[in-house]
Amino acid sequence: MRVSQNLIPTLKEVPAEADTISHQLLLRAGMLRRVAAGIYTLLPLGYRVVEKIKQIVREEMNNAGGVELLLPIIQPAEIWHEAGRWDVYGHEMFRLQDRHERNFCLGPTHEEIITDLIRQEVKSYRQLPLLLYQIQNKYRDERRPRFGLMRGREFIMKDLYSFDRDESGLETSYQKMYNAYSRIFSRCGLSFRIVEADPGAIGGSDTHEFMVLADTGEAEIVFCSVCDYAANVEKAPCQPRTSPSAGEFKPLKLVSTPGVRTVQEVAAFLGVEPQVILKTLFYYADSELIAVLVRGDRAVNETKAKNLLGATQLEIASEAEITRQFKIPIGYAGPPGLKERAPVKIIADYEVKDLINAVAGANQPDHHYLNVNLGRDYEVDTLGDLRIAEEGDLCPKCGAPLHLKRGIEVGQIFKLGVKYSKALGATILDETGKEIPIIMGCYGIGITRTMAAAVEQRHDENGIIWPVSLAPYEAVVIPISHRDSLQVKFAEEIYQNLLAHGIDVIYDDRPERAGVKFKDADLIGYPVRLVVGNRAVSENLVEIKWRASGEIILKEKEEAINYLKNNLNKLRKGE
RNA sequence: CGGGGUGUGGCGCAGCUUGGCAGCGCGCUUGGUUUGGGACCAAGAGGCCGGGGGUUCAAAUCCCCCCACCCCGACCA
Repeated sequence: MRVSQNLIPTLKEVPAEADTISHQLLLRAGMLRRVAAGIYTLLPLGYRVVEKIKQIVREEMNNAGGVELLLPIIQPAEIWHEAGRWDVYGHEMFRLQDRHERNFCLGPTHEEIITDLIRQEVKSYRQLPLLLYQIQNKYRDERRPRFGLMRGREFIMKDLYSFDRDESGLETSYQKMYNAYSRIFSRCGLSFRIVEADPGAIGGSDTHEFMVLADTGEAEIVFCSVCDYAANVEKAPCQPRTSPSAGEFKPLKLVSTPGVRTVQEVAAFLGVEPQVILKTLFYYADSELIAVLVRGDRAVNETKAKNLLGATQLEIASEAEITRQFKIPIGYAGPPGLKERAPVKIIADYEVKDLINAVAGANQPDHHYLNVNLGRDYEVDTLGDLRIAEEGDLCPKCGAPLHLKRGIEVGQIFKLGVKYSKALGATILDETGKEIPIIMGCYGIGITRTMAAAVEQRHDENGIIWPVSLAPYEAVVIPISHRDSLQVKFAEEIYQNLLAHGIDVIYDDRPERAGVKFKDADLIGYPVRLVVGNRAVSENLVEIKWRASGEIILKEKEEAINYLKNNLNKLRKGE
C-alpha cells in the first residue's frame, strides 16, 4: 500500500470533541471520525486494526471449537417479548417499525435470536455441545456514550454462545472460553486481569470480566497482593473492618448543626472522624423507597444493595423526592425516627452494627444526633454487605490486603444456565428420552473497545505504539527525499521486497519533507520504520527504527529483509 | 435522565461583556526558495457565525424557543 493512494488524514491538533487519550490519538492518526454521538466511521487504517483484532479472535474461537455464523442486526419484537426482555430493555434499545408497523429493534445482543435458532434446529443431546459465534455490530442507545470507541452506541462485538446438555458441559465450555480469552488479549499485546464480576441483568451464576489495566478505565477492580484473587469492586465481598467496640451507650443528644449537611461538613463541624458518622442514602428499588446506611467514610455499593433487595432496578432518589417524602432538607436524614416520617425500608452495611455512639441526621433541619445506637435508637430491616471494596480491604480468599486499580472491560464471560432456553423453550431429549432445557453460556469481546484499550495502554507523547499483532501496517518505508530518484528507487525496491516476503508494509511515497513523514509514522504507530537516505544510496544501508523501543539499527538491504522477517514473526504471535 | 459547558471556513481558536466591514494560526490551491523530525516567502480559494423567531436603523454579539456535541453522576462489551 502506498500512502498517496490511501486516505490517512492525520491531524496536528487535538480535536475539541476528544478528551480521552485513545479518542484523541485515533482521531489524530486518521483512523476514526465521528458521525454522531457514539457513532463512528472507521477510516482505512482504523479498519485494518479492527480486522486484525477480529482475526486473532477468530483464530482463537475456532481453536476452542467455536463455529462462526452471522445473525441479523434487525430483530423482530416478538422474540424479545417471548423472552420477556422487550420491555425490560427500555430506552437502551433502538426500536423501529417496518411499513406494516411491525416492531423491530437493532440487536443490542443476540441471546434471543440464537436461542430461537437453536430451539428449532437442535433436538437431541447428540448435537451438543455447540459453540456458535459471530462478529458483528451491536446497537445500544447508551444514556451517555463517551470516550470515543470506548462506549459507543454502535460497536463491534464478538459474541459466542455455548449450548450444553448439563452443568459439567457448561463448565468445560466456560473454561475453553476463559483460556481462549486469555490468549486473545495476550496476543493483542495487552496487560489485563481477569476478575470475578457481578452477573447483573443478564442473569446466570459465574461470570468473569477481562480488564485491560488503564488509569482511564471506567471500572474499578481489586486484586489480592498475595493470592490470585481479583474482582470487580461491585462484586468483591467486604468484611467489616470495624470490630464491635465494647463502649457503653451514651445518652442520645440533639445538637445544632446549622447549614452542615455533608459527611465532611459534619465531621469538621463536630470535630469527629467521618467513620463515626452514619451516612443515610435514599434509593428507589423497583419504586420501593429504601434507606441505605453505611459508615460515613464508605461508599454504597449499589450492585450489592440491588442484589440484597432482590430488585431489578435501583436508582438514587432525587433531592426533591427525599424532601417530599420526609419533609426534611437533604443532609439531615438519619435512622432514628425515620420510619415515622414515611414508610421506608432500612438496610445497613455490616459495619453499621459496630458503630457505637454514632453521629446521624436528626430528621429536622440544622440538627444532628450524637450517640446514636442501633437497637436502642433505631432498628434496621436487614444488615448486609453493602459497601464498595477499598484499597486495604482484606482478600476474601486469603485475608491479605487488596489493591485497587482501574480497568477497561474488554470481555466478559457468563454462565447463563437455562434462563433463555427455558423462556424460549430450547430443549433437547437426553438418552432416556426426557426433555431437558439446554444449558447456555455467553461470551463477549468488545472488538472496537479492545482497539481503544490498546491505544489507552500503549502510547507515548508522539502517538500510538501498536503491538505488531494489531498494527494497521507492520512497517513503513520512508525515503528521505522524494526528489532524489536514487533514494526513491531504493525505497521502491525495499518496499517491493518486503511485500514479496509477506511483510505488511506501507510505503510513504508522498512528496512531503521527511519530518512530516516521521511525525505521521510516530503518530500512527507503525511498529517498524525503514528510512532510506543518503547512506542507502552510497553504502546500501537502511535505517530500521523500532517504534516501541526507539532502537535504531542499520542493515544492508538484503539483510534488512531477513532481519525484519525473523523479528516480526516472533512479535506477530504476541508481545 | 439530572447537573455543567461548547457550537464562528476542513482542524484549533479569538471576536460576544459594551450591537457597527467576520478575524488569527494550522490545513488547502498556485508560484518560488528549501529538504533527516510537522520549512519559509508571496499570491489565492474557502464561512446563512448550529437552526428558527424576536428586539433594533443595524445582530456572531441582546432576548425567546429548538437542535447538536462534549464533560460529571445512575448502565454496560
